[in-house]
Formats: sequence, C-alpha cells, structure tokens
Amino acid sequence: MELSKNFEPGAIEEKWTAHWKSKKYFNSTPDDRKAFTVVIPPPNVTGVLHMGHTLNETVQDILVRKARMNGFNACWVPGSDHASIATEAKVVQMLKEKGIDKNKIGREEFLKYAFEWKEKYGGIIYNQIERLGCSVDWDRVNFTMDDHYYKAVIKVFVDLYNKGLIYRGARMINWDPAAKTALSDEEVEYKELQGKLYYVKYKVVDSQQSTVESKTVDSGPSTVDYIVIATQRPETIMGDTAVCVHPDDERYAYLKGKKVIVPLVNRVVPVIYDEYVDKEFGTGALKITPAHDINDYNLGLKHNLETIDTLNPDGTMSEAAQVFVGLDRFEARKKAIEKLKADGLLIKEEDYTTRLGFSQRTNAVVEPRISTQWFVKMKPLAEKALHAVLSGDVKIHPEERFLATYKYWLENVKDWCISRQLWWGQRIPAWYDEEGKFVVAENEEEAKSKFKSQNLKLEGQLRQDEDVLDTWFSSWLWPIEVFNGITQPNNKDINYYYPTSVLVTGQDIIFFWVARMIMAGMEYMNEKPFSDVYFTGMVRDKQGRKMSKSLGNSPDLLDLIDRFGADAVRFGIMISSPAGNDLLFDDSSCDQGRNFNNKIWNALKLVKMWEGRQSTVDSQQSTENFAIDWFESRLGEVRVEIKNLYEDFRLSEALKIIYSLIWDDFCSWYLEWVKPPMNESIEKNVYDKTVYFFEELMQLLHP
RNA sequence: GGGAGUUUAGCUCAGCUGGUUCAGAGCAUCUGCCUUACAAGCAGAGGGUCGGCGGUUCGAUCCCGUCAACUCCCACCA
Repeated sequence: MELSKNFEPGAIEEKWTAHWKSKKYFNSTPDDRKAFTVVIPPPNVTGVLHMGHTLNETVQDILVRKARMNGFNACWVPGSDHASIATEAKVVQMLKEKGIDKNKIGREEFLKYAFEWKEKYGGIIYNQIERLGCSVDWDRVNFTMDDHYYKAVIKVFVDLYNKGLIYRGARMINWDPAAKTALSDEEVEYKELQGKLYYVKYKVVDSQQSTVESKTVDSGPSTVDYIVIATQRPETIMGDTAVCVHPDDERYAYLKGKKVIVPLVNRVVPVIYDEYVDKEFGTGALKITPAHDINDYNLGLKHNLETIDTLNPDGTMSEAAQVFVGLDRFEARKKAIEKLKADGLLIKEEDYTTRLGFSQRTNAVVEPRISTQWFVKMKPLAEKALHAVLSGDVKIHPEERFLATYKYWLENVKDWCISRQLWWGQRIPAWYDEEGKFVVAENEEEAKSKFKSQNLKLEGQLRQDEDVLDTWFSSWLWPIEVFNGITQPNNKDINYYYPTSVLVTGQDIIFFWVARMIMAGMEYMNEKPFSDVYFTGMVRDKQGRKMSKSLGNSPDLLDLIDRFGADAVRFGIMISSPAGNDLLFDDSSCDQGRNFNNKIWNALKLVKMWEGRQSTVDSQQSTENFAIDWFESRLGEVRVEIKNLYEDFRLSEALKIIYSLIWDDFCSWYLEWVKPPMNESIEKNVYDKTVYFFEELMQLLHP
C-alpha cells in the first residue's frame, strides 16, 4: 500500500463504508444470535442534520458497532419523520415564494408538493447519515408516512377510539394563529417578556338605569360608580362576560348583585365572586374572558357565563368582537388602548413581566382558544408507562437525573390534543354525515357500515374529517411499526427485534416522544419499547449558545466531513461530550480528531517500513520483550476499563482512554522502545507482536 | 412559585460517594528542536486557597449545612 505523508480526510472511512456496503455487511435478518436493536430517532424532513443529530447518530453507531463486534445480531433502523406542522410550514413558505397559495391548489396538489419536499430533504438526510459512516441497515429504512405506517397510525386511532381512549370535544386549546392549527401543551414554549398591565374602569350599572352610555362621565362624586380591573390584554375586553372579585374582599362588597359595563362594547355583565381571585394582585378585581384564557374558561364553566370568541383563526378580531373587526390582535390592542384613553377609562399603565406562550414550530404567540378537537385520554396510558420506568424495566441514563421530571409529567399528565388543522399527516379517520353525526372507521366503506350497524340514519354524503394527526401520534409507534408490529402483529421481525435495546435521544423530547413511546409499547406490545434510554445533552457553540439557523452558528455537517473526515468529526463530537451534559462544540476538537488519525496513519507507516526487514533470527532480547510484556498488560487494563465505561454509557471517557493508550503508551513508549536503529532489521517475533498490537488497538478504536 | 443541574489551569471539561496512580486532559501560551513514522509532530515549561463560608473526620475537590452566581425543566395569578 502506498502511504502518503499525511492522513487525508475521508481516506479511511469511505473505503470501509464502500467495503461493508458491498458486502451488505449491515443487513440484518433474524437468526440464532441475540439481537441488539436500535431505532434511530427519525429526523424531521424539514432540513438537514445538525450537530445534535451528529452526536446522537455517533453514539448509536458506537453502541451498534460495539454490539456487532461482541457477536450480537446488531440491527439499526434508519428513517425519517414527516413532522407535520414543521414541514407543512416550510412547504407553505416554499409555495408562497413561488406565488402559490396553499388553499387555491387544494389538498391533493399540496400533498404532491409536500412529498416532493420529503424526497428532497429525506434524501439529503440519508446521505448525511451515510457520510457520517453510520452502520445502519438501509433495507429497513422507514418514513412515518409510508403506506404501512399510515395504516398503523389509523389502526391505532380507531382502536383507541373504540377503547374509549380517544374522544372529540370542545376544549380550551393552544391555537397557533400563524399555522392556523391547534397545538398540544408540549408544543408551546413559554418566554418571559416585558409587558404592561393596564388599569381600566368598568362602570357600575345602577339598578334603575341598566343602559348607561359609556360617554356619560358626570356621574357625580358622591359614590364610587366604577370598578377598576387590571389586564395585560385590553384587546380581549370585547370578550368579557363578567368581572370577578374575591368573596371576602370588603372593598367590593357593595357590588353584590350589581352589574358592570364592559368598555368598548358596552356590554352589561354581572359581578361574580370566586376565591380564585387574589385580593393582593392588581386591584383585586379580574375581568373574565372565558373564550381566551384558560382560567377564565374554568370560571366561566363554574359560573355559567357566556363565552364570546372574539378571534378569527388567523389572529384577527372576529365579528363577535364588534369593534376593530379584522384587525390583528396586536393592532387591536393598540387601538383598544387608544380608545380607552380617549374615553377616559384607562387609569394607568404599569410595567409588568409576563410569560407568553410561543408556538414551537412557527414561533407565533399562541392564543388560548376554545375549539372542537380530538383528544387522547392519558391517565390509563400514563400509569403503565410510569410503572415501566419506576420498576426499573426501562432504565434512564445518565442515572436518575430525568426520573423526577418523567415521573412528575406522567403523574400530572393532561389529555393530549392530537388533531391539527393541517394537510400533511395522517388524516383523522372520522366520517361525518350532513347532520354532523360521525363514526370512526379505518375507511369509508367501514364507516358506512358502521352507520348502519349503529342504527344511525345516514344523511346525505359522508365526509371525512379534514384534520390530520399530531406528528407525535405517529412517532410514538416508531419502535413497533418499523418492524410492522402494528399492521402485522406477531410477525417474525417484531418478535425477534422487539423490545429494542437502547434509545439514544435528546432530553428535550422526553415528553413528546420517550414517554409516549413507552405508553404505546405497553399498550400495543404489552412490553417496554427499549431497555435503556440514553439522553444526550444539547450541542451548543463554543460561546455556549444554542445552535440555531438564525444565529448561523451551526456548522454544515458535510462541510465538516470534507474538511476533517468523518472519523475526525465523530471523534470531535464524542471527545467533547460528557454524558448527559450540554456540550460546547468547536471545530478545534475535530482538529484533534484529525491529528489523531494522522498519528495512527504515521504509526502504521512506521510499522509498514519494517515489513520487509525482519531478521530471521529469533533471538530473545530482553529489553524488547519487556516492552511487549508491558504493553500487553496495559492493553489488558484498558480493556477492562473500557468495558466498564461502556456499561455506564460513558463513551467520551472511553474514547479519551483509548486516545491516550494509542498516543502515549503505544506510539510514545512502545514503538519508540522497539524501534530498531536506521537500516537495521527487526526481530520477527517483535514485528509480529507489534502488528498484533496494532490490530488490537484498531479493534478497540473501531466503535 | 416548585424541581433539577452546574461552579476545578486563560478556554472547554475529566476526576468512578473521603487518603500515593489527586490536583489531571485537550486546546491556548512560552522555550528548544524540519532527529529518516509523524512540525497535524517531538522534548520541556509556566499556570489552580478545586465558587464563598461553616461542619463531620486523623485527613475533603469528593460527605453534610449554608450563601452566591449561571443554566434548564415544570406551574392557569389577571
């Protein structure tokens, strides 16, 4: 072999990958060996892989290669996720740039574009996984919108509905006005913002005159004829249907049985009393807007209040608001403040820090809104999932750090809103007749017969629900349906590979995905989906900032691989990743990886030079033998250490130890020791041993 | 408001429940080397009251308490 002076990026891994691919080395089929199974957390087809994926994928590859070397039948399933809302947002944006309106082209046409998008970005992602050198089984690649997968999702929906675990109803949900869809609680991210608290007068209606015009300000100084409430959101005033005070609040006792006038729309509403109100906060009086605040909604239910929805799906004011109709909610807020000022009803403004909910995918400010959606009853599912972890059946790493949060979430879990007002995803298999009666069925035929069997008179045409399902409603089946475990229960693959061995993923999706996969596993396989969960930390840049597109601090994976080589990139990400903690990634760690490769390359060059220069004499020189013995024992020590580290998922530790073993012990000590003087030959015995050591080291390093 | 995590060399981090592999690694810095495996390298050097304060102990980076700073998660106070 011709060896150039320096190691060239890509020289090794490309050769090996090609080698293995040609031999179908990574293909896995059930056999007599024990299975070691990993399913990839399917990346969203919204873009390209970032460093977080790189870390995840590398960790998985290490575990898989290690298992393969230990004689397991290692199976690593690749794939991707359709990521309904995120992808739909991207496709809509892409179409918009082309001047195409989603609603004009209709559902069918839109889905065509979406699938094109998926082909393109799915392809890029798969290419990246391949370039990283991931030893996945490409024959098993899955996409969450594949035909069989789609069917599995529908089947599960119908099943859960029949079990009474899915229901449809009007609830307060999080509304994303940008994507015009409902969101689950988990898809809302809260941020602290500097806001304002507005103090607004609500006039009290005298029992005699019930229709006081708001303009009549001269009510006389004798009695207090108004009540002041504090609000952050004056634009919701139009939806007010009550004012609430604490029953023990003496300041407002005189208002008992009175009514007040809502500004801007002059609606007469009652004053109600509830202990929910905090006397100390603001003025101790609270306006109630049941349609646009979760607390107000609950109070509304309790006190039987009217609900007036003043928002359109796109976040503009609706007809029901009466004023500012058609204006965006934030615009309406400004106008409302102006109007209140003009009417002399705004007493003061106060700075106030508040928490606002943002849509995880579109970053729009979400609105609490009442709407009819589909929900999954979580309590029964959560109990089993909780037990699986608490009993130690599923082990979470690192340690029990995430156990508390996992436990808390499951114990306090709320029902899961799974319908999304989108097109990209599995369409909800509910069928309505023209009167709005509906049945849930796997297809239209079945729906028709269900109408019959349930003695419902079918009125007119059947119409399928327009909405699709939350993307996580498909992902939670991932470890099962990649082996067709839902669509073909008890098939050979699912029986052999399930439960999978270890799940490697980011800690940010513990609720979205990990907990729900355990639920689905317990429900549909009656068994955990994986034995171990390994959470990686978040990858940040060297200043500790999150990697994000807007900051432009996320390196291009393929570019890194081109510059350093895949092995160096993998080395770089692993060496800087303490188990479970966030890690700061910097190119320089790839440098270190490349230097390491170079070192090995040169060591190989040295040994190769000896190839034709072995002395036939097999003398017993003590010094060389000492070196051999010494290194042999070092190797043994390290093997034990590494084994323990693997068991604890402390991979970066293991890598450091191997690094030091090769660089310091093997290159700096051993090779220097046995190196023969220039132009002299080396003993055959020593040479053979050296080659043997080299191979051993490469095997240690291979994962 | 509740919970968790972090704090060790200029930077990023190791340090496995207390004592000779305990004060470490990589990067950065400095010095000397193009010595025929390797300058992407070799030989060496500097640099740290292991966040502050108390406690347990013969002895604490490690255990306990407390304070401080930063980070993250959860929560319906307008």
